[in-house]
Amino acid sequence: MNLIDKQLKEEIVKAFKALFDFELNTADFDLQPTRKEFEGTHTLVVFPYLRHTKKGPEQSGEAIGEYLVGNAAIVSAFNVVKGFLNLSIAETAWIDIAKTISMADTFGNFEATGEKVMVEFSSPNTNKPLHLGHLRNNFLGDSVAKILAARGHEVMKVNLVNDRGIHICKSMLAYEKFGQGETPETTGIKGDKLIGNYYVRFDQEYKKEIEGLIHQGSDPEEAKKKAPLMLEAQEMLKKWEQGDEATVALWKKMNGWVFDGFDISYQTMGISFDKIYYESDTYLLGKDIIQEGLENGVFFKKEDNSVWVDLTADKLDEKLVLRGDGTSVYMTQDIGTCDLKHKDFAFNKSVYVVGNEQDYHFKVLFTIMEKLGRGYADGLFHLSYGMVDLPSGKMKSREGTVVDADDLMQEMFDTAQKQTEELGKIEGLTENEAEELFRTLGLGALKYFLLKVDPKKRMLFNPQESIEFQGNTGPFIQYTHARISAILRRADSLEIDQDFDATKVGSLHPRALDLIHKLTEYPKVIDNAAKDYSPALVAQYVYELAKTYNGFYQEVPIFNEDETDVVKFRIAISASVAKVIRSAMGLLGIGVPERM
RNA sequence: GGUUCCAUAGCUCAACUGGAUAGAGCAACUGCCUUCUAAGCAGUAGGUUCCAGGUUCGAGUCCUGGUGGAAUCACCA
Repeated sequence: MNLIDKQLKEEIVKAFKALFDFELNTADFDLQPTRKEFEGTHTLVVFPYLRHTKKGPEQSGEAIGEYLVGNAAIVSAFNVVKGFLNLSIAETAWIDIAKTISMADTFGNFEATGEKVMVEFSSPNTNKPLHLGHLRNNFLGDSVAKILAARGHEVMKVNLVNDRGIHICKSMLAYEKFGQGETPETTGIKGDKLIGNYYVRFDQEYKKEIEGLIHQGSDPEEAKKKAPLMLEAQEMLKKWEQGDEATVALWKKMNGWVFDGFDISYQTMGISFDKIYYESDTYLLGKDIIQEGLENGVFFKKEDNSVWVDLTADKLDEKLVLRGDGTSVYMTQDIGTCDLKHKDFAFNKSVYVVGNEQDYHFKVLFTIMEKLGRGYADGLFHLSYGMVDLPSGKMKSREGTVVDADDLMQEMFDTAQKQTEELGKIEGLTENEAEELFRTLGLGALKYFLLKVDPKKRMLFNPQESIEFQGNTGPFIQYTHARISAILRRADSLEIDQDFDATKVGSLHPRALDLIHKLTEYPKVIDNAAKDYSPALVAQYVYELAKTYNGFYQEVPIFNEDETDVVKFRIAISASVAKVIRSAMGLLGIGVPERM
């Protein structure tokens, strides 16, 4: 909890009790930050309480303000504007808080809640390489997992790999027909890229066949179904399901190449998982649950033997959950996997990081789990994020308008290198250090760019303009950290520690007060970000913190000061800012350099 | 067509969940490097929050109806 807020709210509760004999609860109200055109840092809006105070807004504010200044040590002044009571906190209180934050080595971390949360994200198909959309998914999932862990939950990151199905067979078939035995080794092409090429190749050849058939007089719908390649792909899928040796061997070989390729991409992204599920293992799950649902009336059977759920009462439609021939659909295995996940981890919450085009699917899935009487059903949550659009519109893999994840990251590294060299900032770095720096900056810029936007919203990515390194960006925040690191190195060499005497700090510079105020907000930011599953809140906060620090840095010289406790104090709050920047950026999966 | 989501400065995004005169960055313009990193700081300019009603002390935020856009409505995943 926010250190100042908590104390202040308790004092306000006392004030209501003493002045109006009214029991206010600290959980029932929130303080707002005071707008900067007014004096003070915390604002209580009194309008909602007028029926308890039985006075006008101004008089109520005055009364509470006077009480607080008289009775609460941390409140030094107040003013009332209309129904807004603006409060100023005593400088000594700010300095004490600064001391507390400075001494804490895990500021912002919460105690263990005992709650278990599973976060599923990434979930790639093994028929094509990762693209920009996957990057948003991966960065989001990874960051949300870190935020939930910081909030005190036990977190399990899982990846459900879609490694089977008709789309996989398409690239297998194209490879068999046109591949001539080439491999990642013989071609020098990354495994996932190689397979992706064959997926595209299938589509091209398939289209040719369709056109041919239409030319011969078939109607388009029929041509799509009758095209020999499609029939062959379906035949291959059957063989795979029957465990045909050659088919399974080919599948294993090609998926192996893809996984090797993915491993490289994940490593570049800095992303890992606690557990990986493969659909080839889970695609048969769920059938027994369908049976269970039939028995207790959740599902019903139609004449053709197919199994359905009727959700019209829940404002959803009827939905198929098992085909007439007894084979699974997407929903079948998701029902089964849902149960499997709970058996494996016994989560209180299970988060699915999946794009918003599947909103309907998850509504249906969660409703079904509820109807099946799964006790954990209310802990299921679809983190539905918006698509990433290009200036040209939506990304289409078949039209070649996708932004490849590996290429994009490499471009970011190159841009970082160019910028750094232009600014002449690689002096004194070894080649390895420089290389690492480019990666930290490039990846930081990219992650920050994708995470600073509210996950729910669709966003625009303009590769033309590349990604900025100035303003509200990852490198801006990293730069602030590097600057503070320089100060800490100097303090170290001058042998000045951070153990200031709070009574000797004297009066606070407004910039220092702003900075401490900002620092105190960090725990609340983590709490909100965890509640909303929103890394954007952390991104925005850490930007504001860096900006606030840069203002302080510009106006307040750290070392040019006679009183050593003042110097120590300035170093201490600088160090606290660096600590929070490192921590917050860490929650976004972004590293911070010591120099740049 | 049904359902769901979205619309805020020229552009990309915020707005603490109903609070004060709607804020940042980019782009444009003006200043600041012999003192701790100028990837920075300070400032100027930029708005009928898509439109019309409603709810109340107060609406970008909630409700209704429009307009424009997106997703989804498969025995695909």
